[in-house]
Amino acid sequence: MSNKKITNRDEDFAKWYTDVVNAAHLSSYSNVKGCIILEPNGYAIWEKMQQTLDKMFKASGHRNVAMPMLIPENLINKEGELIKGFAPEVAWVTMGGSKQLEERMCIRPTSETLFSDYYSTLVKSYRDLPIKLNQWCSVMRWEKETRPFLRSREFWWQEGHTVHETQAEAEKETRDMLATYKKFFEEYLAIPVICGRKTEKEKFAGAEYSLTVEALMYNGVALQSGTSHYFGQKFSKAYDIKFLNRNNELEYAYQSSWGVSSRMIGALIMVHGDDDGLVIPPRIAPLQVRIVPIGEDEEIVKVASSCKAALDKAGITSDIDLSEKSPGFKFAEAEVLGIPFRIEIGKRDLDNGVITLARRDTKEKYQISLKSNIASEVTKLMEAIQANLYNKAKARRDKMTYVATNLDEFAKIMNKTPGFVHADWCGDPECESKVKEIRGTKSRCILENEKLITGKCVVCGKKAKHHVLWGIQY
RNA sequence: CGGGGUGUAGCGCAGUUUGGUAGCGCACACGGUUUGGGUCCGUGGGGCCGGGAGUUCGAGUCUCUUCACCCCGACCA
Repeated sequence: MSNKKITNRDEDFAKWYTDVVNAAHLSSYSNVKGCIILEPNGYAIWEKMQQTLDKMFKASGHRNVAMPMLIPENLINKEGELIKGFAPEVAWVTMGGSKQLEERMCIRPTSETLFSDYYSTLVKSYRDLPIKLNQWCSVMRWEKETRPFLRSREFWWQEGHTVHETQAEAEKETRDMLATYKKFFEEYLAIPVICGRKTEKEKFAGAEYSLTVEALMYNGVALQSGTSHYFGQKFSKAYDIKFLNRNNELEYAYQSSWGVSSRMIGALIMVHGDDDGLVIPPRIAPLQVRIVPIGEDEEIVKVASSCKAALDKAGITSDIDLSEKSPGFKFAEAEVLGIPFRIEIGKRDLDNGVITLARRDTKEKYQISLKSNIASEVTKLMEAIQANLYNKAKARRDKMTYVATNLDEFAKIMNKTPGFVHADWCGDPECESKVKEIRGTKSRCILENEKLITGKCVVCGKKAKHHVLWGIQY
């Protein structure tokens, strides 16, 4: 078809990805180097993600705040490891109007410093704790190579920052929020994830340890999709967050932080999308149903409106495509946009007393009687779509998950069809680097609750400490 | 930051070898036609050929320079 805009997914995955982003109008390149325009279609998905997560955060006692976008240099320098980790990729503001600033300020790459500084003024007693705040904002990291949603200089995210009285409580928060992410990915985005702990090499700069949710994309490349960090007292010591504990002793507080970003949109595309475009799981779709009238008969339009009314009443979001395009064009467009569900209404349907339902994931069409409860039929099918997308993604991930017991095996897997590889590791960063020589494969996470496979490091053969999940990453 | 590539209409491209005043497809506008998988026909609008400097009577085309983007490495979330 001359109109076909999307590259075949199996032919050139990278090109397919950008084709989908463009065809579905999710984002557009801007004239600001490395920064994208999050277009209305992309923003709508982001808003739906925000709304869903925000509800979950609030249900677990978090409140939202807004912090400044600029961080004075001396403030960000207080925690040495953090600034060391981020220094190569921060943007600096040096002028205020036409005047040189006495102290330059960076555009936030993350806000641990601002939160911690704020907390130091807030926390006096154990009675003030815990404090559980979250911020929805954009941050800036001066990336050299950028890709829409996966890596851009400015991106949108949420960052939760909490302060606790005890280590146990802060660690529980770290784990609870990871579990929240897992739930969100699996139940809403229909993306199966694996939870684990980052190695020393891969952890967040400044954290005691970092937990992560890792997803596998269609092409076998892994995507770090969300992280939750335990800080211990690192930041409280750097920023002087002290409180009187229950024994009336001055103690440094315990902290956590956690975040997910607009990168999730990239995951959505690369897990569910197909050769016809985007596929959005119903529970996260800003628009769940598109009604396509075929022809302009008064009767057809009337039935379309009453369908929409029935869906509205059931809380299902829908619209009616009244544009002057041909039906085929409208079908194709609804598919490119990833709308989970389509209702087609034409003369042929009405003559038979039915309407046609078409699902995006399998392309199956169903005819249901005009007299039936349309909203409940649609609901039933949407649940099926949601479940099918998850199951398909999980089956594919499982199929692309391997076990390696030595380096040759490891290389063979990664050079053929990459994916997740389970392999034991001794804990030596040298061995971790050795693995990286295989197509840049990195440790994704340490699987803390998994037994060792062979008990021997996949690289050096010495006694293994950890069962690790490995993969090529975005 | 290293290696390679590409910049021509909103998008995708041809034209560059051999210098002669810019074209195709899609998209867009208008008229008609059509409506169950990207309808068809006609008409039309839109370009300082990425920027700058040079060679030339004349530059999209040649030379120099600069910028941007893409791919592969390196680095990173």
